[in-house]
Amino acid sequence: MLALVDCNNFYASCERVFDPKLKHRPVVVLSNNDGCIVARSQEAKALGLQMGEPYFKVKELLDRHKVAVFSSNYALYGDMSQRVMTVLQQFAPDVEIYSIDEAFLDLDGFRDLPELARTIRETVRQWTGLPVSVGIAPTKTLAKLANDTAKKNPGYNGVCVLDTPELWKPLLHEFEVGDVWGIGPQYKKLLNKHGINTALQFSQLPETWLRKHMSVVGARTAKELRGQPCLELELHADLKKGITVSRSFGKRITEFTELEQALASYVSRAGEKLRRENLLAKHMLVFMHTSPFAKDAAKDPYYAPSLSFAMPLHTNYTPELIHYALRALKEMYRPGYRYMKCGVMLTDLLPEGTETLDLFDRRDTVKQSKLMAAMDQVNQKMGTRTLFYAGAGIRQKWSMIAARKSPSYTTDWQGLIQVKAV
DNA sequence: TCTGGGGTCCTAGGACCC
DNA sequence: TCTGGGGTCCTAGGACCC
Repeated sequence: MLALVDCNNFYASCERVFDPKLKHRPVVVLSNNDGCIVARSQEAKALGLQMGEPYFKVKELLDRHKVAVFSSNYALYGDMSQRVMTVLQQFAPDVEIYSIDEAFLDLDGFRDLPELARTIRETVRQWTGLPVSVGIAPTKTLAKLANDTAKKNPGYNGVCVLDTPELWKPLLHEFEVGDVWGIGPQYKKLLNKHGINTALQFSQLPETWLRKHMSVVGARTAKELRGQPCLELELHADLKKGITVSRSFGKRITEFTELEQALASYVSRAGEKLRRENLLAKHMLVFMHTSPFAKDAAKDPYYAPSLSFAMPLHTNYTPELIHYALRALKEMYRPGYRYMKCGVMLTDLLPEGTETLDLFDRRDTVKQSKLMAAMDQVNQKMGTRTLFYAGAGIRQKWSMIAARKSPSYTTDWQGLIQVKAV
Protein backbone atom coordinates (compact mmCIF):
# COMPACT_ATOMS: atom_id res chain seq x y z
CA MET A 1 0.00 0.00 0.00
CA LEU A 2 1.02 3.56 -0.74
CA ALA A 3 0.06 6.80 0.91
CA LEU A 4 -0.03 10.12 -0.87
CA VAL A 5 0.30 13.01 1.57
CA ASP A 6 -0.48 16.38 0.01
CA CYS A 7 -0.54 19.80 1.65
CA ASN A 8 -3.84 21.63 1.24
CA ASN A 9 -3.53 24.90 -0.72
CA PHE A 10 0.16 24.79 0.10
CA TYR A 11 1.41 28.32 -0.64
CA ALA A 12 -1.68 29.96 0.82
CA SER A 13 -1.43 27.78 3.93
CA CYS A 14 2.26 28.71 4.39
CA GLU A 15 1.33 32.39 4.47
CA ARG A 16 -1.32 31.65 7.05
CA VAL A 17 0.97 29.81 9.45
CA PHE A 18 2.79 33.03 10.27
CA ASP A 19 -0.14 35.43 10.28
CA PRO A 20 -3.07 34.23 12.39
CA LYS A 21 -5.13 37.23 11.26
CA LEU A 22 -5.51 35.47 7.94
CA LYS A 23 -7.30 32.55 9.51
CA HIS A 24 -10.75 33.02 8.07
CA ARG A 25 -9.82 35.49 5.37
CA PRO A 26 -9.54 34.36 1.75
CA VAL A 27 -5.87 34.20 0.68
CA VAL A 28 -4.33 34.03 -2.78
CA VAL A 29 -0.69 33.77 -3.86
CA LEU A 30 0.49 35.18 -7.19
CA SER A 31 3.02 33.80 -9.68
CA ASN A 32 6.30 35.52 -10.48
CA ASN A 33 5.81 39.13 -11.59
CA ASP A 34 2.48 39.07 -9.75
CA GLY A 35 1.14 37.72 -13.02
CA CYS A 36 -1.58 35.26 -12.14
CA ILE A 37 -3.07 33.30 -9.26
CA VAL A 38 -1.18 30.10 -8.38
CA ALA A 39 -2.64 29.24 -4.98
CA ARG A 40 -5.98 29.87 -3.28
CA SER A 41 -7.26 29.20 0.19
CA GLN A 42 -10.58 27.40 0.54
CA GLU A 43 -12.41 30.73 0.99
CA ALA A 44 -10.75 32.11 -2.15
CA LYS A 45 -11.86 29.06 -4.14
CA ALA A 46 -15.38 29.62 -2.87
CA LEU A 47 -15.31 33.13 -4.37
CA GLY A 48 -14.94 31.47 -7.78
CA LEU A 49 -11.30 32.48 -8.27
CA GLN A 50 -9.58 30.15 -10.75
CA MET A 51 -6.08 28.73 -10.80
CA GLY A 52 -3.95 30.56 -13.37
CA GLU A 53 -6.31 33.50 -13.58
CA PRO A 54 -4.48 36.74 -14.51
CA TYR A 55 -4.26 39.02 -11.48
CA PHE A 56 -5.24 42.20 -13.33
CA LYS A 57 -8.51 40.61 -14.43
CA VAL A 58 -9.71 39.84 -10.91
CA LYS A 59 -8.11 42.67 -8.95
CA GLU A 60 -11.40 44.39 -8.31
CA LEU A 61 -13.09 41.24 -7.09
CA LEU A 62 -10.16 40.63 -4.74
CA ASP A 63 -10.41 44.14 -3.31
CA ARG A 64 -14.14 43.87 -2.90
CA HIS A 65 -13.87 40.70 -0.83
CA LYS A 66 -10.82 41.90 1.12
CA VAL A 67 -8.77 38.97 -0.14
CA ALA A 68 -5.21 38.84 1.24
CA VAL A 69 -2.91 38.85 -1.80
CA PHE A 70 0.73 37.70 -1.71
CA SER A 71 3.59 37.65 -4.19
CA SER A 72 5.22 34.23 -4.17
CA ASN A 73 7.91 33.69 -1.54
CA TYR A 74 9.82 30.58 -2.57
CA ALA A 75 12.32 30.81 0.28
CA LEU A 76 9.44 30.41 2.71
CA TYR A 77 7.62 27.64 0.80
CA GLY A 78 10.83 25.69 0.20
CA ASP A 79 11.70 25.72 3.88
CA MET A 80 8.19 24.77 4.99
CA SER A 81 8.25 21.94 2.47
CA GLN A 82 11.44 20.56 4.02
CA ARG A 83 9.84 20.63 7.46
CA VAL A 84 6.84 18.65 6.23
CA MET A 85 9.05 16.08 4.48
CA THR A 86 11.13 15.63 7.63
CA VAL A 87 7.98 14.83 9.60
CA LEU A 88 6.81 12.33 6.96
CA GLN A 89 10.15 10.54 7.03
CA GLN A 90 9.53 9.71 10.66
CA PHE A 91 6.55 7.57 9.67
CA ALA A 92 7.95 5.44 6.85
CA PRO A 93 11.47 4.47 5.80
CA ASP A 94 10.72 4.90 2.08
CA VAL A 95 9.42 8.31 1.07
CA GLU A 96 9.34 9.72 -2.45
CA ILE A 97 9.25 13.50 -2.41
CA TYR A 98 7.11 14.01 -5.46
CA SER A 99 6.82 17.80 -5.49
CA ILE A 100 7.17 20.77 -3.18
CA ASP A 101 3.93 19.90 -1.40
CA GLU A 102 3.39 16.15 -1.76
CA ALA A 103 5.07 12.84 -1.06
CA PHE A 104 4.39 9.13 -1.53
CA LEU A 105 5.04 6.85 1.45
CA ASP A 106 5.58 3.10 1.23
CA LEU A 107 3.24 1.56 3.80
CA ASP A 108 3.97 -2.12 3.12
CA GLY A 109 3.70 -4.03 6.38
CA PHE A 110 1.77 -1.35 8.26
CA ARG A 111 -1.48 -2.19 10.01
CA ASP A 112 -4.55 -0.12 10.81
CA LEU A 113 -4.06 2.25 7.89
CA PRO A 114 -6.92 4.63 8.74
CA GLU A 115 -5.47 5.21 12.20
CA LEU A 116 -1.98 5.71 10.75
CA ALA A 117 -3.32 8.20 8.22
CA ARG A 118 -5.03 10.22 10.95
CA THR A 119 -1.84 10.26 13.03
CA ILE A 120 0.24 11.49 10.07
CA ARG A 121 -2.23 14.25 9.43
CA GLU A 122 -2.37 15.41 13.02
CA THR A 123 1.39 15.26 13.52
CA VAL A 124 2.16 17.36 10.43
CA ARG A 125 -0.45 19.86 11.54
CA GLN A 126 0.97 20.10 15.04
CA TRP A 127 4.64 20.24 14.10
CA THR A 128 4.45 22.56 11.07
CA GLY A 129 1.08 24.29 11.29
CA LEU A 130 0.12 23.03 7.82
CA PRO A 131 -3.05 21.10 6.92
CA VAL A 132 -2.54 17.96 4.81
CA SER A 133 -4.72 15.29 3.24
CA VAL A 134 -3.81 11.61 3.17
CA GLY A 135 -4.88 9.11 0.50
CA ILE A 136 -4.01 5.43 0.75
CA ALA A 137 -4.33 2.79 -1.99
CA PRO A 138 -2.35 0.02 -3.74
CA THR A 139 -1.21 2.22 -6.69
CA LYS A 140 -0.03 5.79 -7.11
CA THR A 141 -2.93 6.73 -9.36
CA LEU A 142 -5.48 5.36 -6.89
CA ALA A 143 -3.66 7.03 -3.98
CA LYS A 144 -3.95 10.32 -5.87
CA LEU A 145 -7.64 9.71 -6.33
CA ALA A 146 -8.05 8.83 -2.67
CA ASN A 147 -6.23 11.99 -1.66
CA ASP A 148 -8.40 14.09 -3.94
CA THR A 149 -11.51 12.52 -2.43
CA ALA A 150 -10.29 13.19 1.10
CA LYS A 151 -9.54 16.80 0.22
CA LYS A 152 -12.80 17.65 -1.53
CA ASN A 153 -15.29 15.94 0.77
CA PRO A 154 -15.34 17.34 4.32
CA GLY A 155 -16.94 14.13 5.59
CA TYR A 156 -13.64 12.31 5.17
CA ASN A 157 -11.76 14.56 7.59
CA GLY A 158 -8.76 14.68 5.28
CA VAL A 159 -8.21 10.93 5.18
CA CYS A 160 -9.31 8.31 2.62
CA VAL A 161 -8.20 4.68 2.53
CA LEU A 162 -9.01 2.60 -0.57
CA ASP A 163 -7.42 -0.78 0.02
CA THR A 164 -9.98 -3.04 -1.68
CA PRO A 165 -11.78 -2.88 -5.07
CA GLU A 166 -15.11 -2.77 -3.22
CA LEU A 167 -14.00 0.54 -1.75
CA TRP A 168 -12.57 2.21 -4.85
CA LYS A 169 -15.03 1.04 -7.53
CA PRO A 170 -17.99 3.15 -6.37
CA LEU A 171 -15.67 6.15 -6.06
CA LEU A 172 -14.33 5.61 -9.59
CA HIS A 173 -17.90 5.70 -10.83
CA GLU A 174 -18.37 9.16 -9.28
CA PHE A 175 -14.99 10.47 -10.36
CA GLU A 176 -14.71 12.66 -13.48
CA VAL A 177 -12.28 11.17 -15.98
CA GLY A 178 -10.57 14.55 -16.45
CA ASP A 179 -9.69 14.62 -12.74
CA VAL A 180 -7.70 11.40 -12.96
CA TRP A 181 -3.95 11.87 -12.50
CA GLY A 182 -2.37 11.71 -15.97
CA ILE A 183 -5.45 12.77 -17.91
CA GLY A 184 -5.19 16.39 -18.98
CA PRO A 185 -7.56 18.65 -20.94
CA GLN A 186 -6.67 17.18 -24.35
CA TYR A 187 -7.31 13.59 -23.36
CA LYS A 188 -10.41 14.54 -21.44
CA LYS A 189 -11.82 16.07 -24.60
CA LEU A 190 -10.98 13.00 -26.64
CA LEU A 191 -12.45 10.64 -24.06
CA ASN A 192 -15.65 12.62 -23.64
CA LYS A 193 -16.06 12.55 -27.41
CA HIS A 194 -16.02 8.76 -27.20
CA GLY A 195 -18.57 8.75 -24.41
CA ILE A 196 -16.08 8.13 -21.61
CA ASN A 197 -16.95 10.41 -18.70
CA THR A 198 -16.01 8.62 -15.49
CA ALA A 199 -12.83 7.11 -14.14
CA LEU A 200 -14.59 3.73 -13.96
CA GLN A 201 -15.48 3.78 -17.68
CA PHE A 202 -11.91 4.77 -18.48
CA SER A 203 -10.44 1.96 -16.39
CA GLN A 204 -12.46 -0.57 -18.41
CA LEU A 205 -11.29 0.53 -21.89
CA PRO A 206 -9.48 -2.14 -23.94
CA GLU A 207 -5.69 -2.01 -23.87
CA THR A 208 -5.42 -1.72 -27.69
CA TRP A 209 -7.67 1.33 -27.80
CA LEU A 210 -5.71 2.98 -24.99
CA ARG A 211 -2.36 2.31 -26.63
CA LYS A 212 -3.56 3.60 -29.95
CA HIS A 213 -5.07 6.84 -28.68
CA MET A 214 -3.12 7.58 -25.50
CA SER A 215 0.14 5.62 -25.84
CA VAL A 216 1.52 3.36 -23.15
CA VAL A 217 1.07 6.16 -20.63
CA GLY A 218 -2.71 6.03 -20.92
CA ALA A 219 -2.71 2.25 -20.79
CA ARG A 220 -0.70 2.38 -17.57
CA THR A 221 -3.09 4.84 -15.97
CA ALA A 222 -6.03 2.54 -16.67
CA LYS A 223 -4.20 -0.45 -15.17
CA GLU A 224 -3.34 1.54 -12.09
CA LEU A 225 -7.02 2.41 -11.65
CA ARG A 226 -7.74 -1.32 -11.65
CA GLY A 227 -5.35 -1.73 -8.75
CA GLN A 228 -2.40 -3.00 -10.77
CA PRO A 229 0.75 -1.04 -9.89
CA CYS A 230 2.70 0.25 -12.93
CA LEU A 231 4.50 3.18 -11.34
CA GLU A 232 7.20 2.42 -8.81
CA LEU A 233 8.14 4.57 -5.87
CA GLU A 234 11.17 6.56 -7.03
CA LEU A 235 13.43 6.69 -4.04
CA HIS A 236 16.62 8.05 -5.53
CA ALA A 237 16.16 10.83 -8.01
CA ASP A 238 17.91 9.88 -11.22
CA LEU A 239 20.25 12.13 -13.08
CA LYS A 240 18.66 15.43 -14.08
CA LYS A 241 18.10 15.80 -17.81
CA GLY A 242 18.17 19.56 -18.01
CA ILE A 243 18.27 22.84 -16.10
CA THR A 244 16.23 25.82 -17.22
CA VAL A 245 16.20 29.36 -15.93
CA SER A 246 13.81 31.83 -17.52
CA ARG A 247 11.77 34.78 -16.35
CA SER A 248 9.30 37.27 -17.71
CA PHE A 249 10.59 40.79 -17.28
CA GLY A 250 8.97 43.32 -14.97
CA LYS A 251 8.50 45.49 -18.06
CA ARG A 252 8.98 45.00 -21.79
CA ILE A 253 12.58 45.26 -23.01
CA THR A 254 13.68 46.70 -26.33
CA GLU A 255 17.37 47.47 -25.69
CA PHE A 256 20.01 44.87 -26.39
CA THR A 257 22.07 45.77 -23.30
CA GLU A 258 19.13 45.12 -21.01
CA LEU A 259 18.45 41.74 -22.60
CA GLU A 260 22.13 40.99 -22.19
CA GLN A 261 21.92 41.76 -18.46
CA ALA A 262 18.82 39.67 -17.95
CA LEU A 263 20.22 36.69 -19.81
CA ALA A 264 23.58 36.94 -18.02
CA SER A 265 21.87 36.83 -14.64
CA TYR A 266 19.67 33.85 -15.61
CA VAL A 267 22.73 32.02 -16.89
CA SER A 268 24.47 32.74 -13.56
CA ARG A 269 21.54 31.12 -11.77
CA ALA A 270 21.73 28.13 -14.10
CA GLY A 271 25.45 27.83 -13.32
CA GLU A 272 24.72 27.85 -9.58
CA LYS A 273 22.14 25.11 -10.02
CA LEU A 274 24.60 23.00 -12.02
CA ARG A 275 27.31 23.36 -9.38
CA ARG A 276 24.97 22.66 -6.50
CA GLU A 277 24.33 19.24 -8.02
CA ASN A 278 27.94 18.75 -9.14
CA LEU A 279 26.95 18.67 -12.79
CA LEU A 280 28.50 19.82 -16.03
CA ALA A 281 26.58 20.81 -19.16
CA LYS A 282 27.46 20.38 -22.80
CA HIS A 283 24.42 21.67 -24.62
CA MET A 284 22.78 25.09 -24.44
CA LEU A 285 19.51 26.50 -25.71
CA VAL A 286 18.91 30.24 -25.55
CA PHE A 287 15.45 31.61 -26.24
CA MET A 288 13.55 34.87 -26.07
CA HIS A 289 10.14 36.05 -27.08
CA THR A 290 7.79 38.99 -27.31
CA SER A 291 4.29 38.81 -25.86
CA PRO A 292 1.96 36.25 -27.41
CA PHE A 293 -0.96 38.26 -25.95
CA ALA A 294 -0.26 41.49 -27.82
CA LYS A 295 -3.48 43.32 -28.68
CA ASP A 296 -2.23 44.79 -31.94
CA ALA A 297 -0.11 42.27 -33.79
CA ALA A 298 0.83 44.77 -36.48
CA LYS A 299 2.36 47.22 -34.01
CA ASP A 300 3.63 44.61 -31.59
CA PRO A 301 4.54 41.56 -33.69
CA TYR A 302 5.38 38.18 -32.23
CA TYR A 303 9.00 37.12 -32.44
CA ALA A 304 10.26 34.01 -30.65
CA PRO A 305 13.68 32.88 -31.84
CA SER A 306 15.77 30.23 -30.14
CA LEU A 307 19.26 28.92 -30.72
CA SER A 308 20.40 25.48 -29.64
CA PHE A 309 24.03 24.38 -29.82
CA ALA A 310 26.69 22.21 -28.26
CA MET A 311 29.47 23.94 -26.37
CA PRO A 312 32.99 22.73 -27.16
CA LEU A 313 33.50 21.12 -23.73
CA HIS A 314 31.44 20.21 -20.68
CA THR A 315 31.41 23.06 -18.20
CA ASN A 316 29.73 24.65 -15.17
CA TYR A 317 31.93 27.75 -15.15
CA THR A 318 29.65 30.77 -15.22
CA PRO A 319 31.85 33.10 -17.32
CA GLU A 320 32.12 30.43 -19.98
CA LEU A 321 28.37 29.83 -19.95
CA ILE A 322 27.70 33.56 -20.18
CA HIS A 323 30.09 33.86 -23.10
CA TYR A 324 28.21 31.32 -25.25
CA ALA A 325 24.78 32.54 -24.19
CA LEU A 326 25.51 36.16 -25.10
CA ARG A 327 26.97 35.14 -28.42
CA ALA A 328 23.73 33.35 -29.25
CA LEU A 329 21.69 36.30 -28.03
CA LYS A 330 23.59 38.67 -30.31
CA GLU A 331 22.80 36.45 -33.25
CA MET A 332 19.06 36.37 -32.53
CA TYR A 333 18.42 39.92 -31.37
CA ARG A 334 16.43 42.12 -33.72
CA PRO A 335 15.76 45.72 -32.77
CA GLY A 336 12.22 47.05 -32.85
CA TYR A 337 10.59 44.24 -30.87
CA ARG A 338 9.23 44.50 -27.33
CA TYR A 339 10.67 41.47 -25.60
CA MET A 340 8.79 39.96 -22.67
CA LYS A 341 10.90 37.01 -21.61
CA CYS A 342 14.14 35.19 -22.23
CA GLY A 343 15.89 32.17 -20.81
CA VAL A 344 18.49 29.47 -21.05
CA MET A 345 18.24 25.69 -20.96
CA LEU A 346 21.24 23.48 -20.26
CA THR A 347 21.11 19.84 -21.33
CA ASP A 348 23.50 16.93 -21.93
CA LEU A 349 24.39 16.93 -18.25
CA LEU A 350 27.14 14.83 -16.69
CA PRO A 351 28.33 14.45 -13.09
CA GLU A 352 31.61 16.27 -12.48
CA GLY A 353 34.55 13.95 -12.93
CA THR A 354 32.86 11.60 -15.42
CA GLU A 355 33.45 13.77 -18.50
CA THR A 356 36.01 12.57 -21.03
CA LEU A 357 39.17 14.65 -20.88
CA ASP A 358 40.17 16.65 -23.89
CA LEU A 359 43.81 16.75 -24.88
CA PHE A 360 43.50 20.30 -26.11
CA ASP A 361 41.57 21.63 -23.15
CA ARG A 362 43.46 24.77 -22.19
CA ARG A 363 41.20 25.74 -19.31
CA ASP A 364 42.50 25.77 -15.77
CA THR A 365 39.48 23.92 -14.46
CA VAL A 366 40.88 23.60 -10.94
CA LYS A 367 41.20 27.35 -10.59
CA GLN A 368 37.79 27.86 -12.17
CA SER A 369 36.00 25.58 -9.75
CA LYS A 370 37.75 27.16 -6.76
CA LEU A 371 36.58 30.57 -7.90
CA MET A 372 33.01 29.35 -8.43
CA ALA A 373 32.96 27.55 -5.07
CA ALA A 374 34.06 30.73 -3.30
CA MET A 375 31.44 32.78 -5.07
CA ASP A 376 28.65 30.28 -4.37
CA GLN A 377 29.61 30.17 -0.72
CA VAL A 378 29.48 33.92 -0.28
CA ASN A 379 26.14 34.15 -2.04
CA GLN A 380 24.68 31.34 0.00
CA LYS A 381 25.76 32.87 3.26
CA MET A 382 25.22 36.55 2.59
CA GLY A 383 22.26 36.34 0.23
CA THR A 384 21.93 35.92 -3.52
CA ARG A 385 23.57 38.60 -5.60
CA THR A 386 26.09 39.56 -2.96
CA LEU A 387 28.68 38.71 -5.58
CA PHE A 388 27.63 38.83 -9.22
CA TYR A 389 28.92 39.49 -12.69
CA ALA A 390 28.84 43.11 -13.79
CA GLY A 391 27.37 41.86 -17.07
CA ALA A 392 24.21 40.98 -15.18
CA GLY A 393 23.60 44.66 -14.51
CA ILE A 394 23.89 46.62 -11.28
CA ARG A 395 20.53 48.29 -11.49
CA GLN A 396 18.21 45.79 -13.08
CA LYS A 397 15.40 47.89 -14.46
CA TRP A 398 13.81 44.79 -15.98
CA SER A 399 13.69 42.73 -12.81
CA MET A 400 10.56 40.97 -11.60
CA ILE A 401 7.71 42.62 -9.80
CA ALA A 402 6.91 41.22 -6.34
CA ALA A 403 4.97 43.98 -4.67
CA ARG A 404 3.23 41.92 -2.03
CA LYS A 405 5.81 39.53 -0.72
CA SER A 406 5.66 38.34 2.89
CA PRO A 407 8.84 38.20 5.01
CA SER A 408 10.94 35.04 4.73
CA TYR A 409 9.99 34.12 8.29
CA THR A 410 12.08 30.98 8.54
CA THR A 411 15.15 31.60 6.38
CA ASP A 412 16.13 35.24 6.92
CA TRP A 413 16.99 36.95 10.22
CA GLN A 414 15.30 40.12 9.00
CA GLY A 415 12.11 38.14 8.50
CA LEU A 416 12.02 36.58 11.94
CA ILE A 417 8.61 36.90 13.50
CA GLN A 418 8.32 39.29 16.46
CA VAL A 419 6.10 38.70 19.44
CA LYS A 420 5.25 41.58 21.71
CA ALA A 421 3.79 41.34 25.18
CA VAL A 422 1.23 44.02 25.96
C1' DT B 1 5.15 -0.77 -64.06
C1' DC B 2 7.59 -2.53 -60.56
C1' DT B 3 11.93 0.86 -56.85
C1' DG B 4 14.46 -3.10 -49.98
C1' DG B 5 14.61 -3.55 -45.18
C1' DG B 6 16.05 -2.85 -40.79
C1' DG B 7 18.50 -0.49 -37.34
C1' DT B 8 19.98 3.75 -34.78
C1' DC B 9 20.09 8.36 -33.61
C1' DC B 10 18.24 12.86 -33.40
C1' DT B 11 14.70 16.41 -33.21
C1' DA B 12 10.28 18.49 -32.90
C1' DG B 13 6.02 18.41 -31.08
C1' DG B 14 2.50 16.98 -28.07
C1' DA B 15 0.86 15.35 -23.92
C1' DC B 16 1.18 15.48 -18.97
C1' DC B 17 2.66 16.98 -13.99
C1' DC B 18 3.19 20.48 -9.92
C1' DT C 1 -0.63 48.54 -18.33
C1' DC C 2 -1.17 43.93 -16.31
C1' DT C 3 -1.31 36.62 -18.62
C1' DG C 4 4.49 31.93 -14.18
C1' DG C 5 8.30 28.65 -14.22
C1' DG C 6 10.44 24.16 -14.34
C1' DG C 7 10.16 19.64 -15.38
C1' DT C 8 9.17 14.50 -17.61
C1' DC C 9 7.90 11.07 -21.01
C1' DC C 10 6.35 9.33 -25.57
C1' DT C 11 5.92 9.21 -30.61
C1' DA C 12 6.56 10.24 -35.37
C1' DG C 13 9.44 11.26 -38.88
C1' DG C 14 13.78 12.35 -41.08
C1' DA C 15 18.73 11.39 -41.76
C1' DC C 16 21.93 8.14 -42.18
C1' DC C 17 24.08 3.60 -42.30
C1' DC C 18 24.82 -1.11 -44.04
